Amino acid sequence: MQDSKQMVTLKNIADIAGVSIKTVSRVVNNDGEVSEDTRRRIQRIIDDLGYYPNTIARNLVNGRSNTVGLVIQHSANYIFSHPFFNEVMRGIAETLSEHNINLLIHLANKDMPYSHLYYQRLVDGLIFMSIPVNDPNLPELSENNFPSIFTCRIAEENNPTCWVDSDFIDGMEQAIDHLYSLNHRRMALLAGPENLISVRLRVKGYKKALTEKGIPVDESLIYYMDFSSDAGRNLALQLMKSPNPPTAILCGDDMIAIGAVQGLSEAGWQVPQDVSVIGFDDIELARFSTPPLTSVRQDAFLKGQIAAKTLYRMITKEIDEKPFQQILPTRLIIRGSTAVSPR
Amino acid sequence: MQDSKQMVTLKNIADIAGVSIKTVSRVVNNDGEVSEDTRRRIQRIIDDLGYYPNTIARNLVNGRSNTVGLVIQHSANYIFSHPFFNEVMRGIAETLSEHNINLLIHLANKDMPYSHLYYQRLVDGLIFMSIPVNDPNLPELSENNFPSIFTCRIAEENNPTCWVDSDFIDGMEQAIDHLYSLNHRRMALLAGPENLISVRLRVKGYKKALTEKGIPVDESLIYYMDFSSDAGRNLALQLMKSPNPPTAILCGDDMIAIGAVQGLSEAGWQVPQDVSVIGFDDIELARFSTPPLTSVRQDAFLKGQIAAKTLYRMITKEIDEKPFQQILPTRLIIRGSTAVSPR
DNA sequence: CTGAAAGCGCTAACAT
DNA sequence: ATGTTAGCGCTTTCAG
Repeated sequence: MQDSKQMVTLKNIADIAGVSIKTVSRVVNNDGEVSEDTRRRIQRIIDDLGYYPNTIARNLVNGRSNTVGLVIQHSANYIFSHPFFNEVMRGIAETLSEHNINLLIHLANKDMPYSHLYYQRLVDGLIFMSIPVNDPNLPELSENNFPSIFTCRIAEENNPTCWVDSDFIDGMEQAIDHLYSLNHRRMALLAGPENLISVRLRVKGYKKALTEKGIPVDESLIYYMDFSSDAGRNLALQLMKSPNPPTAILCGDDMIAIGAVQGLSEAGWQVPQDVSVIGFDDIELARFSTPPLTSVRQDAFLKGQIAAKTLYRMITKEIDEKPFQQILPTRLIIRGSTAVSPR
Repeated sequence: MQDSKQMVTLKNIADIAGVSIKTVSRVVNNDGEVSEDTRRRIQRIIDDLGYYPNTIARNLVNGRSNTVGLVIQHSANYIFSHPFFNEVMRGIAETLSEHNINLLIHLANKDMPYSHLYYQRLVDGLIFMSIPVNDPNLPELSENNFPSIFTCRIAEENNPTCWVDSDFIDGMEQAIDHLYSLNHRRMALLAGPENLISVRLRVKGYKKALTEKGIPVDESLIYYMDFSSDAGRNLALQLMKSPNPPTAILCGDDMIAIGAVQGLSEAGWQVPQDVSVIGFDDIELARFSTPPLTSVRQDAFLKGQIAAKTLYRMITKEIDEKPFQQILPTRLIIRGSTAVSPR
């Protein structure tokens, strides 16, 4: 920085133009009346010298940073590796970019907890992507009335945070409706990590749909596990080796489903002839797996978009109704991994 | 912001403690001698009031922002959707986080060209992820001696920019060695977009390896195209329908390869019995496609790490040898999409 | 229409 | 060991 071309300041321009700083400021910001003559003259000097306002100085005065922070749990490397979250990020990045708001990525860690981002006035608002339930920093946020929004619910019931999230319950019901219409009656669920609200909601939807159809819930068919293909593979095989195997396996995400399909195929089961498998998210990979995966689609990009747009409006005070909470529809995409029940 | 708890400043602390601003500053920054007594007293007030230094003000004085910008071509949505680039981003984000440097994502667009980021002193350095050759803003960077680095080469031959990139030539040679040892003699190349240096290097490696093996280069076997599965599917089929089809198809990335495999399978060709297919990048999807894809692995995470680490050192003046240029090794991962040539 | 002065919160000399 | 002063580059009253 120190080495690069010396910064041009308002004062430089003012001196050369023989006017006051304020007049230059007026033409830069297109604010206040300036005679057409001086405006043109000053604009020329600005162009010649390649003047750009120093945003840092501006921010200091305005008390705003024009930046939004995206907080990601450091431990959650998988966010960057997971196509679903990448789509959310893209939605956020593109939306903010349209408003000329900067996006600051912050991997939460001990040294530098995310609360510093706003105490230090580095950001005007925060988007949270993967924060554990009961994060100790969370209460401060609402107390301080700091603009912030989550791309996932952090509690099952009422709480004052703002969030956008998908309709997991309905998604699960759609999946089960589909399987039911294919005569499946014994359906297992490889749900995902138990400590995620979204996983609990999937389970809730699963139970609700079964109950509505008069199918008793068999807890031994519900498994909690990582969102990983390995876990999917192992548990799918375990299920099929049990005395009374299911005819269909619902999965909490597509990675689990793909692992399950692969494991089953290798062990000699045919998908979907012997077992049907349904994924969740509908990531790109779903289309390309063999057979193409039936999956419940979440609109990840939209989720990011809405989070960013809402936060923007909170920052600019367009809306104030805390808590803003929105549920996005999910939709079953039927492909080749589901078929009529073999039994 | 305006609504949130009023900011606590150095002056507030100083007033309460009955000392000067500078003394408070000393204890905050752990710099200069302060009597143990006053230090403790001041620290208490700091803790009680929840004081945090205003980074913006600090940055204004220091002329540094503690932030690095990551510039992404706006048109290149596919960067966010492409698992390969996401890994690069993760490498960057984690490395900067370790140094407590902020990462600012910037989607380049007309309204706000990336050059503003440094003219406005918003960032201390820039990482470029996907910038077209001949970008008009590029020359300014080197002229101004602004710390910056690319995660890809932007010119085939000598130029003064800093970059980290993979060894595409060697990767291609490994792929061809492998195919050659399986008796393939007629190998096509679905290269990728012609305007990318990395694609040109792949072609170069392809030609070099063939030539070294005494196989004449047949230009009609080289295709340029998008990095997309659809393009892969279409061109693979076109190749196989030609009078003298290849026995193997090399692909510029895994998406092309996966599209090719899928298209071929649907048209009744067996991979690898009838045709071998090799991808490039070795994204996660490669392992999960059917058959598992043989692919040339690039270490995306490492690429991001090195870019970030190097930029950090440039910013802190640890290194000055411009241009820093590093080539990362690639490695062929052999899986099930390659086999002995049918002819 | 234009300008002077004050101050955003902090750091860096240079006192004391 | 502590305080004073002068900015960083900009915006914002308030005056001309």
